Amino acid sequence: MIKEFRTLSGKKYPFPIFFPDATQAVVKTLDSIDVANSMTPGVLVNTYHLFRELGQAPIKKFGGVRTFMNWNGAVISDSGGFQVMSIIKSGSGKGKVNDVGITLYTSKKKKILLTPEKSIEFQIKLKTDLIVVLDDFTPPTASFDEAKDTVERTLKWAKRCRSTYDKFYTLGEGPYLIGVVQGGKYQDLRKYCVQQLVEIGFDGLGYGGWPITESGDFDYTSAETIAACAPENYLLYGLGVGKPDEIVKLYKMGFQIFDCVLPTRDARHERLYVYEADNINNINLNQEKFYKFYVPSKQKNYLLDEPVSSACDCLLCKNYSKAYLAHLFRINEISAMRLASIHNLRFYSILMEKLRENK
RNA sequence: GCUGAGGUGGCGGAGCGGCCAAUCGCACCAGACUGUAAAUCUGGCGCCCGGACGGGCUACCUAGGUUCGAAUCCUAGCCUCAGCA
Repeated sequence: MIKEFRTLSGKKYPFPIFFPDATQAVVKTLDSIDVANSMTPGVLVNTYHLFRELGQAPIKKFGGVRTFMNWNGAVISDSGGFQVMSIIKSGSGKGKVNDVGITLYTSKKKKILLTPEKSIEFQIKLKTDLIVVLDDFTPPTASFDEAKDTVERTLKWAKRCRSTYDKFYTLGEGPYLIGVVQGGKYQDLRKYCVQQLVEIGFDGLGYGGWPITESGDFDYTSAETIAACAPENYLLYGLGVGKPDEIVKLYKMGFQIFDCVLPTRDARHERLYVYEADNINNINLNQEKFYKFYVPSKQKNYLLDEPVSSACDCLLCKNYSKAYLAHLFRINEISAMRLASIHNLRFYSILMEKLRENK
């Protein structure tokens, strides 16, 4: 059983660990110092976005994304596999997927081809502490046969990813290499995918695909299948997971690594997370509902001279009133989103602390 | 005082005889957001019939009038703004 996350430079962070998404090497509205001050141990960057917007030259010049963004904590990278869904399969953008890789058209004349090999090579150049194989996303509406196709392609690509990784590192000595489990709601496919990935060999497995069922509930069944089938010494990573209560449940199943856009996106959209407790010590994750949402710019908050949460020690809660934050949001001031993002990140870092205390 | 422009729902601002309870924006209310093409998106927003549908009522400065029918046309009044005295 692995107890902590280690970085390439040898730093260690206890599990569970949550990585907010700094997709383009920045957590939106924050800088690296802000993120560090929210007690966030690491961030996630995205291969596709950096490949497209930044390119290789700055990464080479700075010797990796960490030094580029002056971040001292952990960094993990995603492969670009999720963009298969968010851009291509959702129908909102143009691109295609075939055995070669993923092609995304960024304009009428420009396109990007992301292959398993390219994805791994680029992630290795980013010098991130954990890298993820390129995978073929199983759409939530996929039939069994369609889901099986995505699993087979994911496995083929996983094999190529592993081969590419082996050119640079020996497994277990370099950055963590994570295989992604696809298969949608079909548990036999999930199980098969896990077994085949383990056959290839990885440091851990990611819970891939869209984890929300058609009725809007979190798909815990697939998470359980993955956790049950994975070897003891494997890391388990909930890709894009999730809401605080979902993380709590997956952690109990054995998942240790999480990343999600929710805390930062919600902050920008005026949804702040608040523990149902009067101070940090009294936070109880075993409560039925251990947190609630706070929407700052409601008219009823305009005059409130109190912190957003008394169970928080973030920059916002220690220094500013609800009334002031409401004002900042109302005038659409960037500081509002910054303070809210810092607050939500601190909520998540407290969540990790409490989970560690719980076990 | 004269001349010109204008008075529309919380605000700004369309409409200029029926399809108008009235486009749109802001504000307000509610909801969504899960490996970030997301500081975004969706719905509501005169009152009442519990909600939708449907219906009723009161409304476009005030008072009259024309008309089958008026926020829209006419008359008078009140008020605002601009220019000139």
